[in-house]
Amino acid sequence: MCNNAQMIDWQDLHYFSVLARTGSLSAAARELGVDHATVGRRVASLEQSLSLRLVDRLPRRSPLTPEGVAIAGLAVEMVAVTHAIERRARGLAASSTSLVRISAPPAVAARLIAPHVVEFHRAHPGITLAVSGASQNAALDRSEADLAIRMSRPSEKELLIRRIGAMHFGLYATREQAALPPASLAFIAYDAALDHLAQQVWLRSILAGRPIIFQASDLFGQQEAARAGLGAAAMPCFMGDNDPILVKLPVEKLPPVRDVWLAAYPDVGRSPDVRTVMTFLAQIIGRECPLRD
Amino acid sequence: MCNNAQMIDWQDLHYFSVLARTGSLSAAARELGVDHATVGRRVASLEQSLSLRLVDRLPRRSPLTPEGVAIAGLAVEMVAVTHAIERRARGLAASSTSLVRISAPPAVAARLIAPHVVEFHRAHPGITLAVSGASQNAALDRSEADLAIRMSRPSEKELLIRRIGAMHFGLYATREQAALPPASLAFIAYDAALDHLAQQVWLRSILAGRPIIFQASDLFGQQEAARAGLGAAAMPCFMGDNDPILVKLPVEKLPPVRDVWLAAYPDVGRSPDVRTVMTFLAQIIGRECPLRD
DNA sequence: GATCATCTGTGCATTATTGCACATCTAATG
DNA sequence: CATTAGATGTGCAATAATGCACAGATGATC
Repeated sequence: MCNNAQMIDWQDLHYFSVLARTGSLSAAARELGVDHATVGRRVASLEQSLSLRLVDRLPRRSPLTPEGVAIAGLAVEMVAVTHAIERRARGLAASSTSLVRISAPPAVAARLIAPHVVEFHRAHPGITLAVSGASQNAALDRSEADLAIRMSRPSEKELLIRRIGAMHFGLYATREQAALPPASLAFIAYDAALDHLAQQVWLRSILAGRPIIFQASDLFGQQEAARAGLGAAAMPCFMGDNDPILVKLPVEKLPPVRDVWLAAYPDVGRSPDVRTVMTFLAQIIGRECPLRD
Repeated sequence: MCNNAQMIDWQDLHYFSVLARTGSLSAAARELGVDHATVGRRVASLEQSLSLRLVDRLPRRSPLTPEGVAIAGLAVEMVAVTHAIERRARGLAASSTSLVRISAPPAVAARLIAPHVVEFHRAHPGITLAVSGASQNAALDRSEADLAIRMSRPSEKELLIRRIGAMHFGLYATREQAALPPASLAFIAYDAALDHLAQQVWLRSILAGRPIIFQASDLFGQQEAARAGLGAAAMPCFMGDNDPILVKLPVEKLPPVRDVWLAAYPDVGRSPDVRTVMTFLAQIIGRECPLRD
C-alpha cells in the first residue's frame, strides 16, 4: 500500500554514479544523453528508495553529502561490472560475428537499405548484413535468407510476418516532360511479364490511348529512362521524390499503395541479431514508406 | 539515427539477473512485482544492447544460453553491490534516524493519517513520524513542525506549498434521524468561535429555521453526538462515509469543498525523509479526498 | 489420452517517465 | 557593478513503458 519503499531502480543508481563523477546534473545529463531534469528526478527517486539524502542541491551545483560519497563509493563497483559486461559481450559477439542475410526487392535493397548500412554497421559492428536485391523471392525455408522483405503478404502460416510500411506510388517525369500537353505524354513501364503488379495495372489504367514507348524489367532502368526525358514512369515515391531531376505529375486516378512485409522463420526471428536487424529495417522503411500518410 | 546500440539500461540487467536466478519470466516477474511481459521486454532490450542472445525462449521456460550464463555470472556481482548499498544505506539511516513532525487539523491527524502510520513505519523504519493534531496552526517558521497540513492556503511566500486534496463535506445522521420528516430534524454544529468555517457557514444556510441543539468545539464530539442520534452534523465525507452508524442526508444546497494544502520550508522540504513523508501524506489524503470527483 | 495449470508472446489501453520550455539563481567575466 | 552563461526546479505535453487480457503451447496430473 505504501509504495515509497520500493526496491532500488538500478538505473537510478546508474544516473547517480554519473552525477557523482561529473559533479552536476547538467554534466551528467550530457554524458547520459538525457535531460538534466531526468537526472534530477532519478537521483531524487534513489534518495527516496534509500531514505537518504545523497546530494546537497544548490542553485549551481549538486555536491554529494557524506552519505552520498559513501554510496557512490559502492556504486563505482557497479560501473566497473557494467564495463566488464560490455567488454565480455563484445568479445562474445566478435567470436561469433553474425551474418544476417536479407532478401528484398531490388529498389528497396539499393535505395532504401543500402544507404543506411554504414550507420547500422557503426552501431552494430558484431552484425554483418548481406542484402540481396534479387527480384525473385528468396526461399526462407531453405535458408537462402534470414529475413525477407516482400511487397505482398507471404502466405506461409509458420512465418513471423510483420507489416512495416506502406509504399506509395506516383507518376514521375522531368520538368520538360511535365510541361507538355497531357495528350502528348509518352510512358515507360515494366515489360509484360510484370503486368500483374499493382502499379503496372494502375499505369495501364491511366494511359487514355497514350503510348508506352519503353519497357524495362526493373525500376532502375525505368528511372534512368525517365531522367533522360523519354516519358513518364510509375515509381515508388521514395525513389521519385528523392530524385532532383524528376517531378511528380498530377493524375486522374489514385495511385496504388502496396504494403511492405517483413518475414522470417520464428527460430531465426528469436535471434537478437536478427531482431536488431528487423528493428533497423522497420525504422528505415517505416520512415520512407510510413504506415500512415 | 540508429538507436539500437544505446548504452545498457541497468534496470534491464537487474531484471535479467532475477530471470537468470529464477529460471522463468513468470517467476522473475513475481519476485520483482511486475508483469511477466515487462520482464520479457527488458531482457529483450538487454539482448539488443549487447547484441547477444542471452536466453532461449521456449514455450514454457527460458533457459540461459552459454552467453547468458557468462553475462549472468557478471551481473551477480551487481546484485551483491546493490545489497551492500542497501545495507549501508540502512546503517546510515539508522545512525541518524529522522524525526519528521507534522501538524494537521485534528480530524485529519486522527482519522486520515494515524491509521496509516503503521504501514509507513514498516516501509520506512528510519523515519519517525510525530503527528500533532493541534487545532491552532503550528508555526513552521519556528520549527514547531516540519510539515503542515492546512485547510486554507498558507500565505507565506517562501513556503513550499502543495495542494494535495479536496475535502468534501456532507450532512450525516443516524438512519432513524434520517427517516424523520425534514422539518423536525435538529442540528449539531461548532460553537460560535468557528462560525467562519466554510462548512459551518453552509450548515447555517440550510437550517431553514430548524434548531442547533448541540455545539461542540471539534469534529469528534460532533460525530459522537450524531452517532447518539442527537441530530444531523456537517462532516467531512471521509469521516461520515466511513462511519457505519451514519448515513448521508440529501441537502438543498451543495456542500462546500475545501482544499487541503501541504506546506514546508524549502530547506526542510529538500530533505529526502521529509519528501518521503510528503509523498506519503499526498497519497493518503489524495485517496480519501481526491482532487477530482 | 484428456484435462488443467502455468508458461510465453502480443495488441492495446493506461500509467509513468521524459523532454521541453521557462523562471530563477549564481558564479564568472568584462 | 553589470552582464552573461550555465546551473537547477517545475508544470505540462509528448513519448515510452507497463499492465491487462487473451491466445496458444506444453508439461504435469489424473
